[in-house]
Amino acid sequence: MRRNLRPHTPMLRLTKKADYGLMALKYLAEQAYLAEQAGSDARNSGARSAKDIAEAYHIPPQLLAKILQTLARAGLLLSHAGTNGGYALARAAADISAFEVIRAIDGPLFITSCITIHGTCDLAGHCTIKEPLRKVNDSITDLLSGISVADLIEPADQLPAPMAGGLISIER
Amino acid sequence: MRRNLRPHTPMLRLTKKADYGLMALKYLAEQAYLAEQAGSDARNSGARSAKDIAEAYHIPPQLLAKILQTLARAGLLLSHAGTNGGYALARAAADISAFEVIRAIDGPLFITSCITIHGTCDLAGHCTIKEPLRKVNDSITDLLSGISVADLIEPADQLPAPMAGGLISIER
DNA sequence: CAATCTCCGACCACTTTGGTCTTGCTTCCA
DNA sequence: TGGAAGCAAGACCAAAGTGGTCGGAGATTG
Ligand code: FES
Ligand code: FES
Repeated sequence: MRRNLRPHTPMLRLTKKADYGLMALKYLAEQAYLAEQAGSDARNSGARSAKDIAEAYHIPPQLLAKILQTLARAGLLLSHAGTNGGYALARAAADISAFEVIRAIDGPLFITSCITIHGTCDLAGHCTIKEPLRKVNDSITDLLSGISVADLIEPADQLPAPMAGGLISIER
Repeated sequence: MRRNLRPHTPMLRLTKKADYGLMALKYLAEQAYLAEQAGSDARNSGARSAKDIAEAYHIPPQLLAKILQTLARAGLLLSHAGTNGGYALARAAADISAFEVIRAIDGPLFITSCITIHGTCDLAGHCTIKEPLRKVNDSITDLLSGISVADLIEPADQLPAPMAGGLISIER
C-alpha cells in the first residue's frame, strides 16, 4: 500500500555523470575513428558539439556540457569554441582509461569511507579493517585502469587482448 | 585563495555503515576465536552486546545496533535478546564474505547507475556502455566474494591462499 | 517482577546528486 | 561587422541518500 517499494537502494555505484562522461567519450572515439577512415582533414577530426552528443543519447544537454567541460579541464578532451567548434579526444581512444574518466568526474575514488589521501583515518588504531579493503580498492583501480574507451566501442565482441594486464591479483 | 579546498569529493565509496558492519564482524570473529580457544561452553561463545562492540571501536551505539539488526535479518548474525544477550556469528568467520556483508547493508551493488536488476535501463538502445561496465561490476563482486571476515583479522599478514580464486579476469 | 538487552519504526540534519538557468566569451562566416 | 554557434563558469534548486538519534515494544534472565 505504501509507496515504500524500495526506490532503488543502490550502492557502490558509479554516478550518472560518470556514466554520461563515458558515453560521450565512446561517442567521440567512434567519430574520430570514422573521420580517420573517411580520410578527412586532420583538423576537426571527429569533433562534435555538446548538443550533438546529448541528442544522440538523450541526456540533458546542459548537464552533459558541464561534464564535458570537466573532462576538458582534466586534459582528456580538447575543446574548440566557435561556430563549428566542439569537443574531440585529446589522446587516442586506446590511451584514455575508464579510470581517468571516472576520477576526473567523480574525484578520487576510495572504497573505504575513511581512507582520505594518506590513510590517516580518524578511527585509525581501533580499526584494522582498512588494510584489506585498500587492497580491494587498488584492485578496482587496476581493473578500471585496464579498460580504455577504445574497449567500449565494440560491446558485442569480447575484449580479446588489447589491455595491458588482463589479470588482477588481490595481493598487489 | 578560495576555500575550494576540495572537501572530500569521494566516490565509489563504501558507506560508513558497511564499514562499521565489517568492523563488527571482525570483532565478533575474534571473540569467537578466543572463546573457542579458552574452551568455554559452546553457548554464548563470543556473543557480545551491541554496546560492547560500539565502545570497542568508538562508533555510535545506536547506529551500530541498527546495523547489527540488519545483519541479523540477513542471516549473517544470530541475535539473542535478554540480560546476557548479544550477537554472534551465524556461520564460521571463513564462510562469511565481505560481499555478503556489504550487500546486506548497502543493498545490491551495481557500478553503473542504470543496471537495476535485469539490465533494462531507460537508456538501453542508445547506450552500449553498460556491457563492459557490467564485467567490471562482476569482477568487483568476485573480488569481494573472495574475502571472508576471517581474512580481516590478520591485517599485517598477507592473504596467502585461503581464498577461492585469487585471480580475477576481466572477461568473466 | 525488574533489569538488561534486542527489535523496529519514525524522525532529523546534512551532504551529495542530477539538473536548470544565466551571463559572458570566443570563433567563424555571411 | 555583426551575428550565430559554440564553449566556460557560475549560482541555484529539488530530490535522494547518509549518518545519526529517539522512544517504545518485546524477549530473556535472575
Ligand atoms: S573506518 Fe577508517 S580505518 Fe576503518
Ligand atoms: S546508462 Fe544505462 S545503459 Fe548506459
